[in-house]
Amino acid sequence: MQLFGLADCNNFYCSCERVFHPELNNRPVVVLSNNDGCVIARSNESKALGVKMGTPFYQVRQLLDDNHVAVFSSNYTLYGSLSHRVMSLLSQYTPHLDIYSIDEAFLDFSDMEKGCDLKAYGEQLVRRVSKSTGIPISLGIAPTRTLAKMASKFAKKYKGYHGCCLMDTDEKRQKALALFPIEDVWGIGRRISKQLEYFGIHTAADFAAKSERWVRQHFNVTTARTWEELNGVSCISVDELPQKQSICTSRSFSDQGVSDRHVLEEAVANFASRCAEKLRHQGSCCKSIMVFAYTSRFNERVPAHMIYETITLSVATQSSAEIIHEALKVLRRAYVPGTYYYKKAGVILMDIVPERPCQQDLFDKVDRRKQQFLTRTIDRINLLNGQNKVRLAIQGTDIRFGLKHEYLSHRYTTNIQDLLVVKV
DNA sequence: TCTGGGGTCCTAGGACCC
DNA sequence: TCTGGGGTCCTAGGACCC
Repeated sequence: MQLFGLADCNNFYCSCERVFHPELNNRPVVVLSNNDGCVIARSNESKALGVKMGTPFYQVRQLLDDNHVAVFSSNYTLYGSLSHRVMSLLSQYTPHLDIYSIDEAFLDFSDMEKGCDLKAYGEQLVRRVSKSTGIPISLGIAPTRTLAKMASKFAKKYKGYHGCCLMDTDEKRQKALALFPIEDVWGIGRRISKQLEYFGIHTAADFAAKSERWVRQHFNVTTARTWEELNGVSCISVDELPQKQSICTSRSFSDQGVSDRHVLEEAVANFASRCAEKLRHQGSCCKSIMVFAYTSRFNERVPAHMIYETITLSVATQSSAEIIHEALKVLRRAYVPGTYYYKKAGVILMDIVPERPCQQDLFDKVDRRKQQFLTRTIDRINLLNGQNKVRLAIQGTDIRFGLKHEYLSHRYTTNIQDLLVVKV
């Protein structure tokens, strides 16, 4: 029988912060997005206070203060490192682990030996991860990925499951579907759940009971697949996409934004550089580079402007210098003189192809071997001495478009200076 | 005053081909 | 007056996910 497990870290970013601040257990915690803009993670206590996901920080600041909520800026270095620990533990429990996001992974339990007590096995896994990493997780096990996601939410919600909910019979499935709101189903977002509500569908069971014809008539294939999955037919695969099809690096600028052309160029150079690193990390080259920048969507009092410009190269590249150079060319081409306060900018690499084989251009003027040698050498130096130690001059000596991180915790697991001191 | 970042997939419509 | 049929490819926009 086909069975999937979904392991989900509970309130992941908050839990990461708690690992090194045990005094925060049972106290409300929130983690903010880049620039300390929005609330992007909440502990259960913060959820109980009514703090909503994605709320702008300034709108809840008073509420958080009044309730002595611990506030953190996002510390992705720390979260990435703890995620890696969790994932490597999970991989010991399954022949095949699909990492779905920083805090979630699917486990393949299909060929577990007959007679194996999967519920006990799952509970043991949950205990082990929690004990070894300090991160609490919930595990759902079911015949399809969509149902496994659902089961994991039950595991999270009800203490009686001891962190693991096994949904392996039709009877259990029917019961769960009837209790599960349609808008919480994986793959059903705000828009579609609203349409479903209009048809009188409020729970996953209501939806699953509709005919396939009806679903196909009113919605697209993606929604039809979700319907099948709820009915126990596995048809959504989490493609192992080691090769991303687009790579994006973007940031919002703090305060009123960036209007100085040189600062914008410096920012774009750094985004392009980071994109190129990600590109090489997955062993790819890209043929198209898009640069974008836009003024605030919210502030109607300042003039609005948007830059969206793409360039296509004749030969795919992975060289930082070339990608930065082209990105700046694109930016300069699209730049409009005038005082615009850009609130956000970014670089997107597209048309991504494997680094080998690489289609050459008969009239190519670049010495590709030399370029590759230079790139590799710089990568090696930076690997040993720290990110961006060697970089292009245009990237600047300090990051002038500075991001706000007022409540940043230490990099306890990745920086020797930040190691926790334990008193004796 | 202050509003995140990084992805994927599907579909409709237009351009173009013979 | 009257204007076919069958295809592919690309793009923008919308929906979804964490």
